[in-house]
Amino acid sequence: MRTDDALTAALNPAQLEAVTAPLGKMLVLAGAGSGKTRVLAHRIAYVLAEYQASPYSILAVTFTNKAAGEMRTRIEALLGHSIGGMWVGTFHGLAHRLLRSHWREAKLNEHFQILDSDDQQRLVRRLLKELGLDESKFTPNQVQWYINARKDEGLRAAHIEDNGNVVDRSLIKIYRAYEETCERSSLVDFAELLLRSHELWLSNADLLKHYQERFKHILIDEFQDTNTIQYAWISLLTRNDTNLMVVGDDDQSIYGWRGAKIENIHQFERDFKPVQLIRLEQNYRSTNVILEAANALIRHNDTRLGKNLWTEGKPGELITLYSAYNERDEAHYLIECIRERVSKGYARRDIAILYRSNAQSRVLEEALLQAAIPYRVYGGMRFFERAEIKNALAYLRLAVNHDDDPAFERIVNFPTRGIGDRSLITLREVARERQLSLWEAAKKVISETLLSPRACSAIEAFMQLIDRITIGLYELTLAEQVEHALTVSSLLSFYQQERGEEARGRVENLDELVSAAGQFQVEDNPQGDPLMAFLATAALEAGERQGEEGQDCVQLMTLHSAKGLEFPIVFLAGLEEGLFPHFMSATDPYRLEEERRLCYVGMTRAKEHLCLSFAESRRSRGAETMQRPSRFIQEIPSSCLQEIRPRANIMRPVNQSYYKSEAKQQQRLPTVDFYSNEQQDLHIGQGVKHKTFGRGTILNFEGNGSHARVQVRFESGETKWLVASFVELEVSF
DNA sequence: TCAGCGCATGTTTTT
DNA sequence: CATGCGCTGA
Repeated sequence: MRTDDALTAALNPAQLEAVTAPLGKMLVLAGAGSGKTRVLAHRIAYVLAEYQASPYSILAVTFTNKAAGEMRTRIEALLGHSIGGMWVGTFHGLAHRLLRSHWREAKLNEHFQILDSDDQQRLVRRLLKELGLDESKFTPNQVQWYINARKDEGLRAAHIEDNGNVVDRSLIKIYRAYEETCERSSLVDFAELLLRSHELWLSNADLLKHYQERFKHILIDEFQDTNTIQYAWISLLTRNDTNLMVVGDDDQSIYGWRGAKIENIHQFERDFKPVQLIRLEQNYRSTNVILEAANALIRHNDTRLGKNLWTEGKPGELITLYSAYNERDEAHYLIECIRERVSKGYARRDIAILYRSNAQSRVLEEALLQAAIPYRVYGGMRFFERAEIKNALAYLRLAVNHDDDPAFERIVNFPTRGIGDRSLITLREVARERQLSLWEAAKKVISETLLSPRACSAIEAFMQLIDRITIGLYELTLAEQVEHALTVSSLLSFYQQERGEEARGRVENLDELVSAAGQFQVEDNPQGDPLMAFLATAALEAGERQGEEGQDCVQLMTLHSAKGLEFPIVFLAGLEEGLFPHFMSATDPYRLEEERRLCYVGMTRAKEHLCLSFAESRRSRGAETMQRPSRFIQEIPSSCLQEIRPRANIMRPVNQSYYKSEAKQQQRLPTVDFYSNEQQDLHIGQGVKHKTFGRGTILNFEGNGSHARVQVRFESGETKWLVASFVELEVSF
């Protein structure tokens, strides 16, 4: 019991109740910032100490790799040593691990590969063509979505009825063709990992029993985000005597589009009776103002379990709201705020900029780059998703598993080696007719000379090249293997010959791939093949870059990837109708509520200060569009908000470097050039000091050059227009 | 066979 | 705007 004191001392009563609850089924409804990860980690430590549980008997499941890493770190910190035989990971990661261990029982090839979304889409596109289906009726995207949605529901093509519906019949047909190709190529997509491992247990009672007996303690984070197949997976693994703790928050369910079912929370209470219910409603993260605003926002949702977060913390700063002229103005404003915070002593890593969609990061990045502020973008195009990296990996994949059709397609003629479309069409035909992989089809084409001698020899040369990669593989270290593939495939020299900035970046990325391979550590199965593990990690984690913490960086990410994280300062950018809530979700009330929850998640990431911003005009897909402020802004009580720029005064911030094409007009327009004031370090939102009026904040600018006037709100409450060149304003913070 | 060009189009979030 | 597609000429 000695460990208990250290373990439980810092917990509040509700947390303590959850951590020390008797073994059984437990549902913890935990609001944002209520210490849920903490409870999970402590519970694990408690079970280990109190019940002398073996680490081997513990399974902890999270949704993102980031969350899994966080969980591992916390547990290790509590225990003072490594997590040992514990299984801590994402649903997908754990399912993959199962399939690797039991590939035979799962009816897979020993060298099966993971198909990422991009691979999947290419494959679907190819199948659509082969089946001769009208692409205008079925976009690859829709088909991909359809297949994944069915798999998330646990349904195979054979399980689905078309009910006489022509559209469904076609979709099912594509789904079936897709399944067959994956089977033949020994490929497993993300949803398949779960579905396949579920089936593995269903059809292997002994195996299931083994894992049921092993995992006596199961903990699941973000339970509101589980979908049908994940719920079924957990249900199957859980027995009456399993100690199962699930933690969730219905207000933070943001993965409905991926098949997540909030209802699973209710279903859990029904399916696993008796369930002990514990609520964590005290927030330790955010200031009162932030919490009040977030609570007010989420109250606009009708379908909630209902709860109200509270805090004993200080009221804190008001949430600032900046209405920018356009997206560049927004970016510049954020930069000024960041500079100000950094000068006040905040670390850059304490500051996060969150946005709805990845595309928004670009403008922000450009501005940060120009301002020389180090930053890091999470998500978006990740390292292992870059074309040159995928090409390099495709060579390795094909070397390991010759039947990997997507890899074959990707590199058979890249760099070009005289295998053109006509040859490929023949290869695909032969493959389809004889139910072979492309590789096997290629063998037939050569032995039966189904193509011109020149084409045949080109294909043969390609196959020999792949074989040369394969032969060399086994005596080499992982890094050498990667290097070997790069050289033999002549991919590296191909990119080296290319000129231009972009090509240089590609070569650098390939170098980085080699060093990533050098640093790669096989955590879980040291006896397994490192190359296989490396390829799997590339698909599953796509480059989370956990290691390189070196530089102190401002953090940029989507709202989705911010879930589970917290930052002292949070900027929520692009709060505009159509962008957030996204127009794809705006019409359906159910999806609109999900958008609102997403906003709630974003707001509750902030510990000390939250800054919201939107642009009145935004350039998207080439055209300038007028934007309306997001409805979510109206849903926040105005008492929580401080508007930085009164909406009545809308002016054009003009800066030549940003408006090259408008240079001519610019000279005639009575413009405001507030960026030029940077020499004096003056900008909107800037704190200043005046000899007689005291401290204040700059609200606005007007005019230019020596005629420029500055609007300042002083602490006395007065707002004054001052002529900048006449008065002396001191930068005060 | 393949590079280059013009045209059309779609448009979110992640494992 | 960015990507993919089809067409053309070498």
